[in-house]
Amino acid sequence: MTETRDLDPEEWELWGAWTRAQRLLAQELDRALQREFGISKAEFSVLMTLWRAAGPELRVGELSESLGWEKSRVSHQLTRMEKRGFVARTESGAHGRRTGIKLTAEGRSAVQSAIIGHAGNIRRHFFDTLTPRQADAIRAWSEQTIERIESHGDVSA
Amino acid sequence: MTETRDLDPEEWELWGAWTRAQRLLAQELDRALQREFGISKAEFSVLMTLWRAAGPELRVGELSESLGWEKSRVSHQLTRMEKRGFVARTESGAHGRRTGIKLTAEGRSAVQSAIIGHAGNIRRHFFDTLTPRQADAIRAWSEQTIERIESHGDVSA
DNA sequence: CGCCTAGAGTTGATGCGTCAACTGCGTGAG
DNA sequence: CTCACGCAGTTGACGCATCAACTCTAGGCG
Repeated sequence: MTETRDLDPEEWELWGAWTRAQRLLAQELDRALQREFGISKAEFSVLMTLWRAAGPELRVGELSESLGWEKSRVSHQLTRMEKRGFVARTESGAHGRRTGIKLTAEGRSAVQSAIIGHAGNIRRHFFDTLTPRQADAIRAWSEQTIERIESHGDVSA
Repeated sequence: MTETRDLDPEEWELWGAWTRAQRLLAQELDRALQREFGISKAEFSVLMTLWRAAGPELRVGELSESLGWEKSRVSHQLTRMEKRGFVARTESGAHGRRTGIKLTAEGRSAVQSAIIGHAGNIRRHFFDTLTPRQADAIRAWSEQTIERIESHGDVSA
């Protein structure tokens, strides 16, 4: 059902460089976020999503959908963030079911201070280093890849 | 010391698509490796490095260097893999100091069976989806990025 | 010799991420 | 009504990844 030969050394090298570059960049951004604002990338993503959301609160499923994360990952993340005081699970279900997720004041202030700084880091480490052609290639590749994997079998969302 | 404005929505979108695509691809490959050969990407990397290495065994520092991983990460990974029987820490130091890392027979057979399959997955999910221009752009970007981050302050290796 | 320091490697704590198993509510078939 | 099933969310176990603190050995120097 698939190619049965090894990659060329040149291909392994490109593959290695690509994955290494990604990892270095992600690491760099994550460390900067941690150092400058005391939050992790995962926390930032959640805060940002709640911040940008239309309504005052979201359900786990909506967060999961919009982040593209598995529900269980979201749930674990929320548990950690609830402990840190960034979000609250609110009672919005029929009985005492805690199904709504809201930013706390602390959460709001954390995103607000982090967002500009983080955007700047992304700009410096990513956008500023890209030629327009590279940007186009990356955009095209990303879209292809998302399309190909997401709409093809296991959705995981 | 940095830009002080937010990213454009369009930029956030590209950033989001790119990180999502990376994650989906990595996840897909990792799952395939797990499903088809019962090993993780991290295990594969270590096995592969030992397999391709010149000598019969490596030191932790050499593994760390060649994988681009922190020593402590390598050490933890080796502990898990030793438990699984893929590698052995051998006595090569002065006294009974266990400083050499070797593949076991089981480790060798695991890489051998995984390597072709994994290469095929990478081909199908990555190389086959790339136009030559995209491949060039990705190569260039990866090299720039590695160069820029690695030789600029914190080496982390 | 006895101590000090530097480097290699390990360990523990903790956060991230996935999988599988579970809970609990709602709904439709009988 | 009640049972079965499904869907939303949670939990526990475990592997991956990083940081800080530790151990051990070797080598230098009084």
